[in-house]
Formats: sequence, C-alpha cells, structure tokens
Amino acid sequence: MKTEIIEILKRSQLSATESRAAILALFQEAGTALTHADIEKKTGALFDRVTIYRTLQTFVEKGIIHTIPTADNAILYALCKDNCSEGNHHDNHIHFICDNCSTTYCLDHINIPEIKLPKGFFISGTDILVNGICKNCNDN
Amino acid sequence: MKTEIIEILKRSQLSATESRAAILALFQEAGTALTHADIEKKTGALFDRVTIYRTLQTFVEKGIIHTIPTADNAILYALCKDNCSEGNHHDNHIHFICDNCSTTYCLDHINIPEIKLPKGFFISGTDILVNGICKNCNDN
DNA sequence: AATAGTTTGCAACTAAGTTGCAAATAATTT
DNA sequence: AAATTATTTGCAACTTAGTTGCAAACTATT
Ligand SMILES: [Zn+2]
Ligand SMILES: [Zn+2]
Ligand SMILES: [Zn+2]
Ligand SMILES: [Zn+2]
Repeated sequence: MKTEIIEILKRSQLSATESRAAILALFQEAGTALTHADIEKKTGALFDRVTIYRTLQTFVEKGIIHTIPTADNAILYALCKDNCSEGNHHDNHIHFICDNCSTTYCLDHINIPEIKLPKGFFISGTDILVNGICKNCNDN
Repeated sequence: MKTEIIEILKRSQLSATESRAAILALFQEAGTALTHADIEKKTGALFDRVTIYRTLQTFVEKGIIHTIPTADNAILYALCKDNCSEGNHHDNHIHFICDNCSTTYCLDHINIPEIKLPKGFFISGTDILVNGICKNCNDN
C-alpha cells in the first residue's frame, strides 16, 4: 500500500483497507472515469462486488470521487481534482465521452459557459456532457 | 383515440394501438419529461410493464420522444418538439431539472453555448443539464 | 370477412443494486 | 505488544430494473 494513498484515506477519516487502497489506486492509474463494472473486471475476484459498491459510495460521500451522468445511463465515477470534502463537491467541469473508445475525461481547465434561463427559472448547478472523438483516438 | 395522435403514429409507420395512443397522450398532457416508472403509475394496470418498455423504445427509435441523461441515473423521456425522424434525432436543447419538484423541462428556445475543447478533441454533440428551481416552484 | 402482419401479455429469465449479520480486519487503549 | 473497541468485509438472501421467447390478441390489408 502506497503511503500517498494511505494519506488520502486518512485525510477523509477512512481506515486504510486493502480494498479501498486498491480501488483508489485504480482511479489514479486510469486517469479517466470508471464504472462499477470496470472496477469489478480490473480487480478480478479480489473483492466482493458489494464491497466495490460500498467503497464507491463512501468515496463519493467523502469527496474523493464524483459521479458523471451519461446518456446511456451507466454511472461513471472519476477522481475529484478540486479540493472536494465531505458532502461538499465542487467539480464544476465539463465531461467528455469519446464516441470511439468510450473513455471519459474530466476537462478541468475548460470554462463552463454561462447559461441564460427563461423567466422564473433559477439555476443551482450545471452538468455538461460533450461527445466526440478524443485526443487518443485522433492520433491513430 | 384522438385523431391527432393516430396521425402522429401513422406518420411514423406505427400501427395505432391503445397502449401507444395512451402513452403518447400522457406525454402531451404532461408537457414535461417522464420516467418509465411515472408512466407505469399513471396507466395503472392498463398495460403490462413490458409493453411500456417496448413502446418507449419504439418511440425513441422513431423520433417521437428523446431520452435525457440525469445525475441520479433514472432515464427520462420527453416529446421531441423539433422534427425528429427515424434514427435521426436533433433535440439539441438544454434540459432543466427542478431541485424542488423534480419536474424536467426541455428548454427548446435557449441557445446552446459554444464549447471550446482542448487540442486533439473533436466534438460531435453536447448534453446540458441544468439544476435549479423551476418557474412553477418559484411562483408559490 | 378472411388473411397476413404486427403488437401485446405472460412467464421466465438475466442483470443491477441493496440489506442484515457474523467473521475478519484496522485503530485505539492499556 | 496484547487486549479491547470500532470499522469493514464477504456471504447469502433479497429487491428492483430490464430483457427475451412465444402464443394469443389485435391492426391493417386484401
Ligand atoms: Zn477515444
Ligand atoms: Zn469529472
Ligand atoms: Zn419545480
Ligand atoms: Zn428535451
């Protein structure tokens, strides 16, 4: 278990267990968003699927990862890069999903455009999902 | 069965059946987005849930309704107002979900802002989900 | 009215997600 | 470092969501 990962877990008042460390490491290595199924595949029979569900839930609560809504209705999870904390997410960024390889990126450094609503509507948050071809798929 | 509804079904080369007419009428009355569960509740025991699944799927294919991705992962469906056709949707509009009443609106007349992506990424479509308080909930 | 084509409901199934609880593991105290 | 306490895990059982095959019912066509 890497010290860096133990640090992150401790900072969120979570005990450093094998499963949490392994799943957190997976996110760091991937650098992109993952589904529950992705994680189940990559960890093989190491952990029970219930443990994966509970770990993801805990990570979302603690502000370690955030969820991404998708058109095909599979929940995606990605590392929070801003300093999110317990019950206080501020991952206000655009998400990009590649039509070709399905990889999902958090575009942290792109500005969210301002959106004007009709009279009577008040805005509290915005989720922007962009589809297209990613950097990687374009290179080939 | 209203003639207007039969018209819409015929135009999409669908036979005018009780269930299709009733479900289409529901969408017209609601004016907002509905989930599979909403429809199941509103139609009571009139139709089998399998029929509802199949009807929604058919309507999406034929360009009568479109799906809306949501943060909490429930698939929402809403009437297409643009002239969508079989396999060719162009419902390029913002979706608004009320934090208070959960009603979901298609904001057809609001412009989609242009989004600039990092080098190497190419855009093919955009889904914008806005959360906040709706017109209706503000009036009270 | 008869026929051909399509849609529906049922039953059975697969997949996704949740819950309770005892055993195992991690953190804290002595 | 061992014992105690608190937290987490895995299993089994369950609920909910969605799919598939097929015979019966319905719609459209002749
Ligand atoms: Zn790609
Ligand atoms: Zn993100
Ligand atoms: Zn409202
Ligand atoms: Zn819409």
